[in-house]
Amino acid sequence: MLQFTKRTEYALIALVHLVDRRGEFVSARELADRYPVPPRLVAEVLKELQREGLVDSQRGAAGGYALARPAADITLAEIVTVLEGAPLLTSCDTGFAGTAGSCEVEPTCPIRSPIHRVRDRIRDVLSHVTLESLAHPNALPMVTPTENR
Amino acid sequence: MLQFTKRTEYALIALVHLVDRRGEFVSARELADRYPVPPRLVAEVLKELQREGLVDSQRGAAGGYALARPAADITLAEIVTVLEGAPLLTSCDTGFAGTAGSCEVEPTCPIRSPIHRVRDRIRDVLSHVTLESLAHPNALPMVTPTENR
DNA sequence: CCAAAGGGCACCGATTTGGTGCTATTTGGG
DNA sequence: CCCAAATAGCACCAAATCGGTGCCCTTTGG
Ligand code: SF4
Ligand code: SF4
Repeated sequence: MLQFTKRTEYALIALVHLVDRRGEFVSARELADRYPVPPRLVAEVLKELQREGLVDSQRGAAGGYALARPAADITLAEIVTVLEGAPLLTSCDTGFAGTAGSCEVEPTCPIRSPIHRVRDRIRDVLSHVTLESLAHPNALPMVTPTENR
Repeated sequence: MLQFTKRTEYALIALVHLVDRRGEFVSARELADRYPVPPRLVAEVLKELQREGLVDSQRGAAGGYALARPAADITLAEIVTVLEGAPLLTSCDTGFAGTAGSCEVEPTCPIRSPIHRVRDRIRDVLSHVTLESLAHPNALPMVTPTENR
């Protein structure tokens, strides 16, 4: 459906919030208090981000989550890949590795190659959006590669 | 899930095939014979494309479908919009019209604006891929606006 | 007049998505 | 020393979406 899942959006909200608390450990509860999001779901998403190494976690009373790396080094492409999996646009050939194409059309598919080119372009867009640029949109000019119209 | 639906893929396969038959009316059956796709589904998709004015249809014995406009004037963005709806990336503010944001977070959402910028970039990518460029990938250099890496 | 084709629309099973329940473990502070 | 707060893990469910069919009607060329 060419749309982010709510999980991804919640992750982005949480991660952007973490950018402001550089280094500090922020609890899932604090996030749920600040934004009208389902507390448990945000917690679940943060756990997943921890498992994948995007954030560090500290347990116990004063625990919480913090970015595992500088905000400028974490890309939107990476976040999406962690939460929704790599395959973009088509179900064949994820482009990264594994999950061999289970599509019946693949051998004679006339759009596979061109669509994959489009997919790569979209991945490029997502790869050039960093957490830093999401948190402070006005800071960087966002590279502005497309010069259309 | 940031992935096209099968309906969209079948539409693209069909439309690309229509490009080669410039002007001729091609039946859904012919398409299903040529590619291993569910005949009925392809037919259903073509009907939808007809309703939205992307293809012309002719009924009766020698009937079928043909492109309603030059292949160079039909963009991937348009096709996707017809089959999957306009909203891209987020569920708030489709960016085109209507469907007022039903998201609870919207008033205080910190990622809405930046994400919409990304969404617009992706729409740009899809808007610059024409049916012509999908059918004959080597003909045009595909504009190549992004000059990364 | 009939077979081949499209038009309309409802419907179903499988998958995905959004969200919750429950329990265990860690840990700082009173 | 113990409890409240917090993460870790994992199962589970309801709703939405998606892939695909069934059924019947209308058009039209041979
Ligand atoms: S092979 Fe063609 S139809 Fe099958 S998933 Fe890839 S692009 Fe889509
Ligand atoms: S308001 Fe924020 S959370 Fe809600 S849909 Fe838009 S971007 Fe996503």
